[in-house]
Amino acid sequence: METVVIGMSGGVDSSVAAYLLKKEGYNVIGLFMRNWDAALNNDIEGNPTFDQNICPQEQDYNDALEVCKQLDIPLHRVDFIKEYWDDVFTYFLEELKLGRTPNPDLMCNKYIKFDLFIKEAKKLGADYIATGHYARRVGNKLLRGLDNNKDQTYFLAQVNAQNFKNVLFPIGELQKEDVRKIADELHLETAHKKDSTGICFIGERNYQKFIHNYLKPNPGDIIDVKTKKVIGKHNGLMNYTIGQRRNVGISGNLNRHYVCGKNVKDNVLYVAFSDTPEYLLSDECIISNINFISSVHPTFALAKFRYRGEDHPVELEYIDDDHIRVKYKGLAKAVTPGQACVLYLGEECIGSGIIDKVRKNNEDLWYLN
RNA sequence: UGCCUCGUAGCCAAGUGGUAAGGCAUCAGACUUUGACUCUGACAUUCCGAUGGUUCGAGUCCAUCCGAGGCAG
Repeated sequence: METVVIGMSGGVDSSVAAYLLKKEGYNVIGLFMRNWDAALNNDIEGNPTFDQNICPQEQDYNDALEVCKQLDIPLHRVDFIKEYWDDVFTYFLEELKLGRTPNPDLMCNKYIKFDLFIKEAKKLGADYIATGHYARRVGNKLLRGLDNNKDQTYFLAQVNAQNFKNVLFPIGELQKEDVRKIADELHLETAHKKDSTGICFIGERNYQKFIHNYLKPNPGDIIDVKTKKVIGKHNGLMNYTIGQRRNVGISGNLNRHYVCGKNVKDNVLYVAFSDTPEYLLSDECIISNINFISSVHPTFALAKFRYRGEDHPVELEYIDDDHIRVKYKGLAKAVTPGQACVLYLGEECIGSGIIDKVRKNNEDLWYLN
């Protein structure tokens, strides 16, 4: 009998995934990861549950334990707190200091879930590992989850191709509502548990307060990108992302305003009003940290610049080993340095890069770093 | 000092005698394994700078005062 070690998060997706594997006849072993310790990591300001007796992760563990009991599978537990800090969170903070918008969850998958976790699973005798991601493996290909609304390949696109070997995504063929239905029929503890959001393993936070635990705010001017006039004060560039509207803190205007750029050197935040939307648009970007999951390196593909963003038809120009020029003739809104540009060929996720430069009309946007 | 204009919620701003539009911001919720974006809802009913007055009725008219700005000097 083949052994599968499945990452149990304490949510409904991994619960149902574990059940499906069991039903298929695998020897299923659960493995719960703990990667964030609020006290150890000084996660105090903006943490809604810091003072409570039972923290959300402990609750998640208890839920995972209960589900495993219901499914009659063992549950192991492993801590990657130091590794998460070193490989994911440090990267996250360094990117923020550069004025970029990192996506820690891609790094979490790259370094933790699909690396350290695999090594740990092998110690437990795993022939395969599995997770509750909405994604599919067909042959050597990584395909989008069949539920278009829940597809999570975006978060998997920085994982090394070889690390997908022997990986199973049991719920990748299912719709979310079917997953809920299965859990409900089995009376699983997690059947009606709300989907988790927020940074993976850290959870929902007041973002600004959370960041202020680690980075000192450095206030500066907010400038109207069109008139170049100072129209307000920002409280630290790391608190803003491109395309952001809320929590910018300027008022009294006829139109909505959006963050369209920043300059770390001058500590300036640029804002565009909705009557000049062109400042949010670009027609190409340069990506680096290239990771190909597929062996195919096409000239034309689809690109997703943000999780749950739309697919943009793009043309790829391979500059060198680690840089690709991504040209999108249709113009894209709020393409943001630090975010992942994930490439698809139809249903197949072929790889990704991290957005470095954003350009329009063959020039870098002057107001974007 | 004389004349003129203006003073409406955190900000901007409609309203010119009949019982307080709208926008921005903010807050709450939905959506969401990244900070969004988007959507939904709430948001001046002791009140329209203050105090008096005219009127059946005033943010809207009158008087005085306070405050902001402009022109004249």
